[in-house]
Amino acid sequence: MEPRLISRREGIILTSIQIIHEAGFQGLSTREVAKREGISESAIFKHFKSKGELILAILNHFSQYDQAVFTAVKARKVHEVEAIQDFVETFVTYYENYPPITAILNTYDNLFSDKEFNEKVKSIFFARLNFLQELVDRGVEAGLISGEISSEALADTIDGIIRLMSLKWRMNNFSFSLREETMKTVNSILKGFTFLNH
Amino acid sequence: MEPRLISRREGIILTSIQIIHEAGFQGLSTREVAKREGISESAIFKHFKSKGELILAILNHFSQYDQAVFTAVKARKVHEVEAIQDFVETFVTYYENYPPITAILNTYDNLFSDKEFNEKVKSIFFARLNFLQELVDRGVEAGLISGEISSEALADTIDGIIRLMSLKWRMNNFSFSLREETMKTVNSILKGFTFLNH
Amino acid sequence: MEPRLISRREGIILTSIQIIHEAGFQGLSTREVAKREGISESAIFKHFKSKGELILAILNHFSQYDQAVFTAVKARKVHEVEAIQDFVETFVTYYENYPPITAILNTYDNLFSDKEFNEKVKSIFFARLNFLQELVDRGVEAGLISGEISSEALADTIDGIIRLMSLKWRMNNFSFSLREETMKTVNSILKGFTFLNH
Amino acid sequence: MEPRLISRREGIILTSIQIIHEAGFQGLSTREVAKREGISESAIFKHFKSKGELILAILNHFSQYDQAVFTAVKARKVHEVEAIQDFVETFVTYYENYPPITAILNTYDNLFSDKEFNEKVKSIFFARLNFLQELVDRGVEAGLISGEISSEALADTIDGIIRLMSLKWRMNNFSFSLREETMKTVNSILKGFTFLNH
DNA sequence: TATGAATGAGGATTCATTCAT
DNA sequence: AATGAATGAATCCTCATTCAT
Repeated sequence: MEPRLISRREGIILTSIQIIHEAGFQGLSTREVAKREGISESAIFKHFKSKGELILAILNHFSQYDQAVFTAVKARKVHEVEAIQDFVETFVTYYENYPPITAILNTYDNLFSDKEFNEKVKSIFFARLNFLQELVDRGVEAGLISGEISSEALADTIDGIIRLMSLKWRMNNFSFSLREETMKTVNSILKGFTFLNH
Repeated sequence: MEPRLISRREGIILTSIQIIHEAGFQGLSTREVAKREGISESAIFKHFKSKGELILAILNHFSQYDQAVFTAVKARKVHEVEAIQDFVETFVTYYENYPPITAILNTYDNLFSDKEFNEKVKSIFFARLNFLQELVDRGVEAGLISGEISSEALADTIDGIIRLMSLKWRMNNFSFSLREETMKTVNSILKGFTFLNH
Repeated sequence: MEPRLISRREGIILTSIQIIHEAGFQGLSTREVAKREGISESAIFKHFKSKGELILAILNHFSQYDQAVFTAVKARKVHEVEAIQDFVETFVTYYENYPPITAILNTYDNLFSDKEFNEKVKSIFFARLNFLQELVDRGVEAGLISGEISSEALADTIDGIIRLMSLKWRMNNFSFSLREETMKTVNSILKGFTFLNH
Repeated sequence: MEPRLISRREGIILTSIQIIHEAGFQGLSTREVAKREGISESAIFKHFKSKGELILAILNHFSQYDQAVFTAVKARKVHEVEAIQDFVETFVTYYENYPPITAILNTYDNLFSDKEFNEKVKSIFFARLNFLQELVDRGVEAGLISGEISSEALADTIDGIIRLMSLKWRMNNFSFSLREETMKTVNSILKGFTFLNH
């Protein structure tokens, strides 16, 4: 019996993400997960009480580094504009190295309409958005970011770019560098609203 | 027998959009459509060969005005920046007056992973994006928009804002004015990259 | 309005036979008939009370010439062995000129298991068999056919050959001459049990 | 929980044959199978991927002994004419002891028109026919069977008799001895074309 | 942990048929 | 004669889940 590098539970989660990536959220069935994991369907229920719990676990997996990223970005002693760039770059780099995960980012609405995942999705969505806004607010206070645009608007814009770019990336079959293109666009926007010599 | 204002076919499409709006894309079943429309399930198949055809019809409904909007925006004799604003405002006004339709906008990824809808979704997505970019390009040529940002980046940013705002709107239970908030954000961005006295 | 050569009723029957020929008995649906006839499904029910009646009409069409053939074969002033050959040749010539009709011949069992067609199928089946046996009996009486084999056995054998050959013909994609091959086989058998100089 | 004598899979196959026997091929539905087997419809799909696979399994069941019979008939050290009689007797004895199986023999055409079963049916049909012809050929070579009739014709005749008799048996409600009647007819034919003292 | 066998509810779709026009 | 719109029952099949082993 060879030891597994990741636990069965973890394996099921990763397999599920892969399935959503390939076949969409409706393609995720216990049958398909079992087949790909090489276990029986009933085995899945030893690791997750229900499919809903599995989905919740997927969402947790998806957002598992969020708090750490928030903390790290804040901790690094750079000015606020660089912090925003850091934040964006961290995510798109992660996505670029793990394309299937962008399927989750783009399936928010589907999950949102289900009461069971409602809260979770909302909290992930707004945590990121709020953190971004917080960074912008500090930048404004520090006099680095223009007051011409509200912090909410700029945060929405940046988050919108990340989401748009990852959707476009998926639609283009991952044929460009998500990181480079997203950073280029975000930096262009930032340049328009900051007082820095880049 | 009172005459119907809209055809059964149209009714099924609108009902379907309503269901996707409320229950997500996976909530759309012929059974549910039939129940809400007050007809039998088999009746649906007299109007649509298959569920896939119904979904295609939904996508066509969703994008039915796109070409007309593109043409109208171009036709109106305003400068390019106003044209962009027009474009954005047309869509968000439509969305604000018909919230369920935003469910379709946010279900792209789900539809995209199905071969049957693949192309259609892609074409709608890129038609809008390309039109926006075209407007930006003209604005740059006309000397109204700064060359500091690439036309692609600005188009992506604006489309990203529209998409982000409509998702946020959905997550906030439609409790703010989509039109106002989106226009405010888009205008802030435009102000940063145009040479106009607003 | 161009006049039709055959009546709608007749057209529906012929179309149905064609469908059974191509898609098997289970392929026969009112939908398919309507599509091929270029009429609505409901129109079919103006010509036939029910699908069962249509099937009965198909069986009647299939056996419409039987009595006439029996009479004609008897009427012709030839000896009994030639009469048997006549009988067989008449049918296989008809089949060869109208391959789809063999689908009906081969679908007996399917129809037989339905109470509605039970009797009809049985009567067609036994009428042919009994007529053949009658011919054989006469041949024996006339001293043309050997008493070494019972009339029933010879009739069964000949009918068996017709049925086997038409099934084989279908399975071989109608790629040989049903008439020639069947006559050759039947004649070989007859030669073994008759006292004639062929 | 009492142990079952036959597996569920086998049970489903036998039940299916019984249904085809009673209600014809179109009477075979997963619903009816489930009802008779005393299980749920979905349970069927744990044993067979699809209804088509079940039908294929039925055909395999129907022809499961064919190769063994061919081998056994050849192995038995009897002369070729007896081998033919052996062959025929083996099948009709099997049919007589298990009447429902004749429903499958008589449903060839129906199955043949479906691409999925096309080949299987053809291969069963021609394997039997070819084996018979092979036996006849040897009989001719051994000088036991007359060259007056071609081996193909005699094989077709004998197979035709088997098929005709089993259809007649079905139509007569199994009210005569299939084995006896068939053997009588086949033997009569053989007598006409062999040089043996029976 | 795992499985195999099972299930009830629901999935899309096809069926023959009806009825008002 | 014909249609268009509809239907209820049945079609095959998938779903997440349970339970005894």
